[in-house]
Amino acid sequence: MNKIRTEPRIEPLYARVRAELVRGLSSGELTPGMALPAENVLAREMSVSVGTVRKAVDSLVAEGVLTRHQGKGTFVTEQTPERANFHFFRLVDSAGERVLPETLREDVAMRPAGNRAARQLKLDPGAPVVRIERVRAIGRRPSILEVIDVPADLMPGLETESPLPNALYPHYQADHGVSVVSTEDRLGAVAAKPKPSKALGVPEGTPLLRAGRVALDLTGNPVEWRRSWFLTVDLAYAVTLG
Amino acid sequence: MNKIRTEPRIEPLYARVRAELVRGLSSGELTPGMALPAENVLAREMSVSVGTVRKAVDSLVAEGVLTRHQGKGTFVTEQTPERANFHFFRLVDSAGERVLPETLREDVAMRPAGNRAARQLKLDPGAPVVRIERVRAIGRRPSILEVIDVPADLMPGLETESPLPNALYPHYQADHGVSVVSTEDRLGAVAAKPKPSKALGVPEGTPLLRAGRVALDLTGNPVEWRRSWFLTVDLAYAVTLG
DNA sequence: AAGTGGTCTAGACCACGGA
DNA sequence: CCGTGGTCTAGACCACTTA
Repeated sequence: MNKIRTEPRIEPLYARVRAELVRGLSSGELTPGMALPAENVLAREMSVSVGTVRKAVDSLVAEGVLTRHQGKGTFVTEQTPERANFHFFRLVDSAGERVLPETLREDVAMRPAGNRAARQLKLDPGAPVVRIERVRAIGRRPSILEVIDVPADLMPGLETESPLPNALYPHYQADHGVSVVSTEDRLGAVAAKPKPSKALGVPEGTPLLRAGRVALDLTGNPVEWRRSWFLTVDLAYAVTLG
Repeated sequence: MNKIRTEPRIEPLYARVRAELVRGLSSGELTPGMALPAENVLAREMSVSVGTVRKAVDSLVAEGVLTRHQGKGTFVTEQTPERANFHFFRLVDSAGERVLPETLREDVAMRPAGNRAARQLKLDPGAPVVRIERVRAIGRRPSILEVIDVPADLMPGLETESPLPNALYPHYQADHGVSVVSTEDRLGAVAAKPKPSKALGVPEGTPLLRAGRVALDLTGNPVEWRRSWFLTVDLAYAVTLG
């Protein structure tokens, strides 16, 4: 079979199929929740075998961008609050059970990006960002302070959308077509400064878990810079490495 | 092709191939660094097609247990200090560069498992464990206190092997045939109590990043319970979710 | 029954590494 | 040169969903 060579390939065929799918995903042709064409249809359209399509789809399924349902089809993964919370915010209580924070206070405003924000978000210093500050609670106890910067150009109108839903990533996706697919965190312990101390209602100097996070979309583009302070009293940040 | 059905399958064939490989890995037939039989050989031996073998091998490669080298073969992944440090201990400095801690002080002794250790390691309370206490430094500054419990039965003689090498997981594998393939961490911030305070040379109450970790082998069996206290001054714990 | 993804096969050729 | 993994094909049947 396939004894005819057309031209030497540099890049595997499935990579080209994958790139084509990624193109559709970032261009908005394929929107969250939508079913992809059947694998044999894609194969015919792109003049490749089904196995090659499967390999391309496999890689996107592994990254969580697509979801297969046997007998039904392959769908663009929808960022549900459940998925966002369990995948990107793995907070557990002392018994190891996952917990969901809820927002207590929120402040949203437009401002120019600071130097650090600009570097993390790959923006020019002074470019407009939307800053979201939230205090979140586990049970009734204020436990998390979040300061979030988002490029204003990426999500126009975000600054007018307060109050924002509890889980931001599904909102980014549903209302602005921005899908977070990976995050990079840096964790450390700090003594509470005045602002986190007031926000969480604990004495200054209280040890807090501090996280700096950059969230990336499918193309590796930074879409959010977030600094969080966690009061890890009846709360822990869970990480699995494999 | 393959029009003859022998008997209904419940479990996919590649899962049986994978299970067979896992058996070889945990039984010691396949040891770290060793080359597997070629894929077509495995396929013939197990009376399956090469594609099926590939699918089984793929999954173990994805888990980091096997490593492919085109033109050379497939090998059982060797836990090098580099790999262990970069994969399971992602510590970075303020510039984001990875850093390697070195051991300053070490204490190794046999003792009965406490209740928490027994639960985490799935042992009977009082079963013998080897406890390793280490103070580790970044640069010249004492930055990490580690208290590690390992089931004594799993690694006989470990208590006599002090001083232990800097990276423990390669040692577990090379000298005791125990391969760590995944870890589960719980992170929080605490105020330094007397012991960590003395070990790290900081005042009591200094905020420390505290990590509790269980390390698991290929079969999900716990092989180590570790509590660490990090002085995150010029040090951060990096996490990538995707 | 028709359509989807899931598994499996047999065999081709390509790219790399080492004798 | 040969053996290894890497890519790709064409087509079969299975398992699940929906109508």
